Amino acid sequence: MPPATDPKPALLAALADYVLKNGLNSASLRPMAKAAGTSDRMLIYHFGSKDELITEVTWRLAADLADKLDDALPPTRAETEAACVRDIVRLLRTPTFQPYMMVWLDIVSAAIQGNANHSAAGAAMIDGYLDWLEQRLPETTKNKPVRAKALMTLIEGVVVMDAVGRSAVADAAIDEWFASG
Amino acid sequence: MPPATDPKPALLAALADYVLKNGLNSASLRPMAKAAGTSDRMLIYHFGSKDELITEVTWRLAADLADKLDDALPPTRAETEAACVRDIVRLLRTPTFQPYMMVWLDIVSAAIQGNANHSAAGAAMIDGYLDWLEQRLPETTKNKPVRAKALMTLIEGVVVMDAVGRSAVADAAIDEWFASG
DNA sequence: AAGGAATTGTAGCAGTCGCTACATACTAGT
DNA sequence: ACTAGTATGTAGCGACTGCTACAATTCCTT
Repeated sequence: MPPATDPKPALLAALADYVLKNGLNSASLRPMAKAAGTSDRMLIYHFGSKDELITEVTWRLAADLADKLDDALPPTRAETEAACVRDIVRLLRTPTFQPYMMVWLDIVSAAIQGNANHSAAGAAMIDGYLDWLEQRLPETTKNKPVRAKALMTLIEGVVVMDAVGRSAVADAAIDEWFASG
Repeated sequence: MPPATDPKPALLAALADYVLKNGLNSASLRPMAKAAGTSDRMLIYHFGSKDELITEVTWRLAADLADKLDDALPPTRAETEAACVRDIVRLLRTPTFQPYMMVWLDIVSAAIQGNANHSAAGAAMIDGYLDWLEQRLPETTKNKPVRAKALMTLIEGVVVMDAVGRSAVADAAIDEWFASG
């Protein structure tokens, strides 16, 4: 057989879907293969190794998340920074984005354990979100790059609080940071 | 044999040490047993199941971290909130505390995946750190409980940024949040 | 000394892991 | 028709997983 139409895009879509539902770190070849309608044998054949597969899925999910964020929050500038952050946090708590947050924390956790692939992906994702956020800051915001870093770091803290069931702490934090002035 | 002196404390110490070095989610019985100078057989015997063992180790590590934080930053009030946060962040980046941050992110990651034990532990740890932080806020800080939540959420964001190698973003965020007024 | 409970080693089970050897297709180019 | 290269199923390897059955050892109590 000559190279048929590359089956990897379809596989990646199914694999990404599986990872979104089941997490990244605990994903293993046979269940993934089943979910993608193929065999572990073929996954290794197409991706070379589980490591490369996971790396590709990770980047694919990062791209998907970026797309979904763009769709949900088009690049129009918010009225205030508080509204901007609150909109984003509300979005991230949505059933659509919650799985991505799960995978995101998988990546963060793997990164701090020294996984180079996940560390690189995590850093790239942060860089991307910083740009993304910058474009949505209010017109009036001065020094947007720095403000984006400040707000993004706060939002990451909110994600952690949400993860351990302390959304109330996160909400209080947001209220407090945007109180008075 | 009648009940000898309870061997669990010594075991827990060795197990906690192992987890600090190797992470929580990837810990398995046989390597742990070897590190503790015993067998997987005995670990199950003493702890009932791996799940209960991991739960005990988690709480033990949480207590250890609390102790170490107390030692490193005695309950004296800081001059300013900025100094307080900066001291804490500097501390958490220390080789002493980095392993605890690794385990912490393991817990957060497991919590968002629905692990009830880790979710409970994570929530309890947050509650504990909030009290701890509150006692270290400057005398002049009004509404300390709310300020503690605001600062703690920011610090958690810093931990995430550090994990993926974006400490620079975290530093810029801290500078920005404590700039001007 | 005998009995009973606590403790521990040995060995193994049934399952999963990533990955691979082997054989078999299948199809396009010659 | 033949060949070369691509694609795929079957079966299994060796390592690891949490856990357990069984038997032995140890020590206190009676």
